[in-house]
Amino acid sequence: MLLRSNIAGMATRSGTRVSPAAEAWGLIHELFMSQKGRFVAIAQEFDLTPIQMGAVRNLDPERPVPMSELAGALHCDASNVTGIVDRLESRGLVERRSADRDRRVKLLALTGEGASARTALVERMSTPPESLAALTAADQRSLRDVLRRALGR
Amino acid sequence: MLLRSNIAGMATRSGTRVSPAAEAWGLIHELFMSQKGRFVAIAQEFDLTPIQMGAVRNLDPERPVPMSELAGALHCDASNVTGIVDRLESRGLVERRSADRDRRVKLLALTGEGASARTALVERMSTPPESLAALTAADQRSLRDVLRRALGR
DNA sequence: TATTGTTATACTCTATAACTATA
DNA sequence: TATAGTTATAGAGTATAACAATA
Repeated sequence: MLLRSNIAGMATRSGTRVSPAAEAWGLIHELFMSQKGRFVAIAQEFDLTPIQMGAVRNLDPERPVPMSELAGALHCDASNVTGIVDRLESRGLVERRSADRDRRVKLLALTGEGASARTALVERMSTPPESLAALTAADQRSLRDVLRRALGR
Repeated sequence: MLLRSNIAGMATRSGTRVSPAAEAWGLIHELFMSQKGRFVAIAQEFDLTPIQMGAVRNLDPERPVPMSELAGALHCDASNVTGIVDRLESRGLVERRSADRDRRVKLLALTGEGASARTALVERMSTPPESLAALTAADQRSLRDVLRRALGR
């Protein structure tokens, strides 16, 4: 079987059929990876590492979150979250509180400064890549609508 | 201004207009992040770290690639590539060769084993998320076509 | 006994700066 | 002088296992 590969590394079988969903997924992968450098740069603007940026982004400004839940959101072991949160806490972006009903659990809350940083961060990241912004208005709406359906919105 | 945030952390202005491209980008972000755990698991199947998986994926089975080019593809400093390639080379997946015309340059080539691993890896990663696979055939084609246009295919 | 989070350990990734060998 | 890659360094992320406090 002849295999070629595009820059995202997704397989395309020359002369064979690839499901539209698989091809779309490859293109999404490529699009997303093309923005990795931009995300790293945004993290640096806020003096955060990428994983710290992910932590701030995943904390809820209105509802304190258990350490374990953040570990799940970051797809990393709970033991890592201790250190990540230590560094954010020492910078005054996050606070640890003990949960009332189960004192084993520690809840993470954004400080005022942390919440401000999060808002600015989320705003900066929400700018779409040039390749999407350059689509026609009709294509942009079509893309949005299909993705809404995929994600059940 | 009222701000709410979805799980991907993208800003949505309640009662205000968000450009379709920006909303689509937020949904793509969310979709991609939802697959991070799966990608980490695939890397573990191959006994690779995520960055090592990225390196294998980005090496060209047919054309040896300079270290500097891999550094660019991985969005990391050239000094890191030395260690990453060291570990792949010690596992017999990659070979370093000196370039003929400029002996400062080192070219990276996949070994036979490395090329096999890459093929299997790319195949495993190309499976689309369930949320895309569950779309209607028409939606899948529509998504693919818009993304092709975005990326100039 | 089981669970949450921490600590200890070992390894990997990361950027910066200094170094080497080429050019 | 300039460039490609390496090495040295220091810090951060990572998983595993052992541990403390709490349930």
